[in-house]
Parts: sequence; C-alpha cells; structure tokens
Amino acid sequence: MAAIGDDAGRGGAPKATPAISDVARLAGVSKATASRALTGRGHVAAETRRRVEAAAAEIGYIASPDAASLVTGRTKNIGVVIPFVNRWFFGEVLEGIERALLTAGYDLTLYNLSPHGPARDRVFDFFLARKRVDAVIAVGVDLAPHEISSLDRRDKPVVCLGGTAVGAARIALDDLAVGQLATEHLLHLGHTRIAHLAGPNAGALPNSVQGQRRLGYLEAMSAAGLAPVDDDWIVECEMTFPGGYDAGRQLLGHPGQRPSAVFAATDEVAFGLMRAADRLGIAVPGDLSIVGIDGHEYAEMMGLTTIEQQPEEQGRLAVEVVLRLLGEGDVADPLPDSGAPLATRLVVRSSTTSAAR
Amino acid sequence: MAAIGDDAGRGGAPKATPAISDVARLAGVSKATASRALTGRGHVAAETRRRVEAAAAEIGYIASPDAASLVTGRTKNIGVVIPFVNRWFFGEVLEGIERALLTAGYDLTLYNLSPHGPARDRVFDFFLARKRVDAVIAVGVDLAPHEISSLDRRDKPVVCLGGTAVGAARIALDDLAVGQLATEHLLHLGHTRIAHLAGPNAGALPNSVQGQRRLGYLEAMSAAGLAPVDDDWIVECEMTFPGGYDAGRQLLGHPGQRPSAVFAATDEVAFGLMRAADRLGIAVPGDLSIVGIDGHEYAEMMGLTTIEQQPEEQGRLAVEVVLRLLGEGDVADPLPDSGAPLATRLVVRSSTTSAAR
DNA sequence: CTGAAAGCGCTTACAG
DNA sequence: CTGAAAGCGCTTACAG
Repeated sequence: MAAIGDDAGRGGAPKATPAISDVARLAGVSKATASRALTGRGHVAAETRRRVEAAAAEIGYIASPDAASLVTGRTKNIGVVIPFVNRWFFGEVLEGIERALLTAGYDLTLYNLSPHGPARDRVFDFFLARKRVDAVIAVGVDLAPHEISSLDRRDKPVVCLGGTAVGAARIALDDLAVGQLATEHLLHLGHTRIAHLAGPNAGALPNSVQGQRRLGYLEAMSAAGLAPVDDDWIVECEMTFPGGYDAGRQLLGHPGQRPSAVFAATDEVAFGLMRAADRLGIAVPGDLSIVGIDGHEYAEMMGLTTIEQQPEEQGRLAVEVVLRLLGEGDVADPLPDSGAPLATRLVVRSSTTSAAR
Repeated sequence: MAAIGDDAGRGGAPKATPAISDVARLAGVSKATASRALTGRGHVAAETRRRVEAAAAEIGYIASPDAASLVTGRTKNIGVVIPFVNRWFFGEVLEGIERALLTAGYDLTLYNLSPHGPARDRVFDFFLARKRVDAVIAVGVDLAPHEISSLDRRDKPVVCLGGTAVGAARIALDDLAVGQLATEHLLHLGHTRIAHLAGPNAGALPNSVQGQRRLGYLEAMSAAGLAPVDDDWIVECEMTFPGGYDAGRQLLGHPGQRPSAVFAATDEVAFGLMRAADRLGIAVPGDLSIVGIDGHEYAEMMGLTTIEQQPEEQGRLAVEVVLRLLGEGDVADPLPDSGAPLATRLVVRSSTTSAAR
C-alpha cells in the first residue's frame, strides 16, 4: 500500500513544475529569502542571491504569476480594447503596444470589441471587471461615462488612444488641426470645389476623431470664404477601402457639378476613392486631387498625398503613460506633456496638383 | 486608538472588491457552498443556488480568476503567437480567434512575434513557460522542435494554423493543391509563359506555406509539359503590397521575354504586382493575367481573380480544436476531421483572361 | 446537499 | 540580512 509521502520518496522524479519552495530547499534558504532574491524586493546578501539564482536556474523555476498577483494585487497584464485589428491604423497601434508591453515584462490581453455588439457590455462588466488586468488601453473607442467610472471604481487606470472619453488620460492627434491642414493644402493649390469623405456619423459626433476632421474641413473652407458646394459633398462612409469606393462612386457619379479635390478622412478611404475615380475614367490628379490622413503603408506606392501620423509610436506612448499611472515610471508626473498633440507631417505626392484654371 | 476590526465596524463602507466570503456571509452559507453554487460544480439545492446568486449580484461579486486558477490549474486564457497583426490573413485569423475565445469565456493573450527577433526566445522561455496560459495557438509560425517540446513538457497543448510544426495539431490549407489550382487556372486560359511571385525562402523551405505553393506551381507546370521560362520567373518577395510591387518591377521590367501570366502567392502581393504593371503601362488582363490567393477584402474591388480562403473561420476552428484538447468539448475525438484540408474556392474576376494567340 | 479544513504558490509585515 | 507565520481568494477532497 502506498504510504503518504511515497511520491516524495521517489527522489529523482521531477515535479511537473518547480515551486519556490523547491528553489529555497536547494539553495538552503527560506521561501521568504528566495522570493526576495528573485523578485529583487527587500535586502538579500549578494552571496545568498547568487545561490538562489543558481538554484532557480538549475531546476528551471519560473514564478507563478497567479500566485504572485494574488498577494501583490498586480497582474503585470494590460487589457487592450480595440474595435478592429485589421485596419492599418489599429494594427500598427496594436503592434506598438504589444512590443512596448513585452519589453516591460507585461502581458497584453486583447479585447477586440465590435463597435456596437452585445459583446461590449460583457467585456466591460465581466472580463475587465475581474482582477486580471492592472489597467486598460482603449484604442479608438468612444468610452461611455459609466464604462470609465466602472473601471475607476476598480482602480484600473484607463488610457485612451483616439476615441472620446472624459475623465481618462487621452492621447490623440489634434484632429481638427489635421482636418484643416489637409483642406488648406487643397486650397493652396487653388481648389475651391472641395468635397470631404468623412467617417461614420462625423456630423452627429462632433467630438469624435471623424467629427473633428470634418469640422477642420469646414473651418478651413469658411476661413477661405468657401463652403461645400452641396450638402452631398460631405459623404459619410466606413473608414475602409470599400467604404471609400462606394462613397467615391456616389460623389463622383453625381450628375451635378463635380468636385476638383477631395479630402478623405483616412488613407484607406482615399485608396477606395482612387479606385472609384479610375473606374469612372476620372484622372488623378488631372481631374481630381486627393489627400488622405494616416501615412498608410501603401501610400507611397499609390502616390497618395497624406498627413502622416505614427500609430506604432502612439502605441508605445500609450504604454509609457499607462506604466506611469501604475507607478512604474521613475518620473513623478504621470502624464508626459499631457494633452500635447501628437506629431504629424504633410507628405505631398502625386495625388494632388494645382487646380485647372 | 483604532481597534482591530474597526474597519468592519464601520458597517456600510463597501470593500474595494467583494470576495466570495462576503457572498457566503450574505447568503448565509459556507464559502464552499457559495463556490459550488457559482461555479456550477457539485450539487447545490436549487433554493440555495438562488440565494447565493442573488447575494453575488447584490454586491457585484466577480470571482478572482487568479485565485481560481491557483487551485484549479486552469487559467481560462489562451496564448496566441502571431508574427503580424497588420496583414490581412493574420488580422482576420486573429479576429476569428478572439471572437471564439470571448464566446467561450476565455481570455486571449497576444504575443506578436517578429519572425526572427530576439523577443522570440523570451516569449517561449519566459512568457509562455509560466502558468498563465492553458494552451497556445500559433498562427503562421514555423515552430522549432524544442519550442514544441518545451510547451509539451508543461502540458500546454499547441495548435498550429499554417506554419510548420511536427508533433502539434495543425490546421492548414492544402497549399500544394492551392498552388496547382491557381496555376492550372492560368494554364486552362492558354497561358504558357507563367511566372510566380513566391513568399520569402519558398525555395529553401519546401514545407512552408510559401514553399508548398511554389511546389504546386512547379507541379502544375510540369504536368502541362512546361517549366518556368527562366530562373528569374520565380521571384521571392515579402508577402506584402510593397513586396509584390518591387518583385513586379523586377519581373516585368526585365529586358527579356515577359510572362503573360503571374501566379502571386497572396492577394497583397498580387495588388503590388497590379500596381507595378500599371506603372509600367502593362494592361491587366490584356497584357498580363494575375491570380492571387486569399480572398482579400480588396480583391473584389480590384477585380482580382483569387482562391478564397476563410481565415476568420480558420481562427474559429483553431479555438474549437484547442478547447477540445483542453477537454472542454463534448466530443471524444479532439481533432475534428483531423488533417482534412480547409475549404477554398476559385473566384474568377477581371484580372485573368485567355492568352493572346 | 452542506460545512470545516486544507492547500494552490506566492509575498509581506513582523521579529530577530 | 534572514526566517516563521499569516494570508491573498479561491476550490476541493473529506466528512457528515
């Protein structure tokens, strides 16, 4: 009959996963000392630390994050809420966040939130409400007040990248200025009949990214003493290639007067528009100038004039801010240059040219 | 002087996060019973369960996953290792995985692994070695034997989607057949001067996705009694739009005889090639037929003939397999139709046409 | 069907 | 600088 302790008696048989007690035993110290040596918290004699580290390496010890977070309350895990993974801006941001987090020794738990799906409540009320993430980075999500306060109540810092949210740290372009800049570029080229392909609900959500870009367009126009020739000259569409294509056909296929230039809310929309123009036999830039926003990977090859931003860098920055909010930074001020707009750059290529006289 | 228990004496002050003991107290049962009622494991009287659930709802109790996994050994978290997020196939797969995992109540921890970066070892030796994920889904990663055995040793099932790996469950297209099919489509149209834009190292890695597609091309050609006219007619490039563009300029800008048709390893490569042809004044499909693989979101609008696959569905399937390997499924056989190739479909559009006579 | 107790693997006051 | 003990918040045999 197997006696209690039989298993231990087998001697050499390695346990599935070594625990800190195994390290402690091998190094001849207490679990407390082993823990201190390995985590770096508290004082340990240099020689002791060496012994513990050697023991840990020998048996391939890796601390259980679950056990540690149970007592520290820190998970070393950040939740990222993002509506798309497969659109250029979002993909780049996500890669930037992932890289920075990995470097800092953090995990990234991904919540790919469809804009208005029922999954949204489930993510906020269940997944994020548990004690599994230390903080949340929300990319391009318009956070409702109750969503922010729910995270607040659980002491989870939130950093927003784009999107709208009051009461949370926010990193974003100055989208109003960007919209103006894009429009002004077309105005400087002598265009007056300028249309705008805006993001969904840009008119209804003036504070959203797409809403600000639309307002920037309108402001630049009115500053030049102009206005959209027609209400139909602001077309709202999904910020995708197909979205831009459909909107482009609508805008350019119109029987009335055609615009000589279009400011597209994103490069992907601009690409769709270029395709639509091509199909309709409208030459770019001869018959139509197009400017976008993003600095998409394809922009150079497509010859698209655009306002570049650095989404990957923005992701990195979001991580920096979140780590500071968690007290990991060495700086006192959690928000570096809080509110300072992110860098952008107008890159002129072959999709824009002077207006025909 | 504050006495011990003072805090509890304050009565109404809600604790930061309610624990199961709070639920138990409120419902008038033991922690054990509360746990059984909430997790559904073990028998609990219907009336008791109701009381416990009501108590939990009242104080907003949500179980700590860390504490639970510490004792169950299950984290309800899956690690996803993926080289890119921002390429169409990978983005779609990731969204499919995420959606399926969320539905099953699992978290997704993302490891965005650059192909050969130093981060790779760190991910496998540290991040994945801890007890934070129950299993791993590797998308488009060529797993080394030691990487698989390392996960094996820690009892972490691995499911591969594409990529190469021996000793792990694998879901993949029959890329050889797909390469043949694409090439045969061009052959049937009467083309004989057919080139191939292959993925990186397709020649050196015959078992990789890109290697199999290349072999499919060669087999179809030789079955038709043909061979690439020139060694330069298999161009290896990054499977991206810029990759296809550069390779296209190299292939088409050549002074020698030009191909009349090209099989591009992916749709993104095909788009780059289309752009290169456009720049060189080569008409598609008049002067050049192009077929791709993927069924990219842009394919329809670009008029690209392609072989469609369903990456999002593949992601969902990977989750299904992984959950079965974890014993969550209701079926005995962990691998549904193990090895059965995934569905594909040739969609003919305007980028291919009969060879000029 | 239910409860008291032990324990998952750590870290952290508290002493020394 | 180090150790013994308590405890983080759960779940699970073991009894009853």
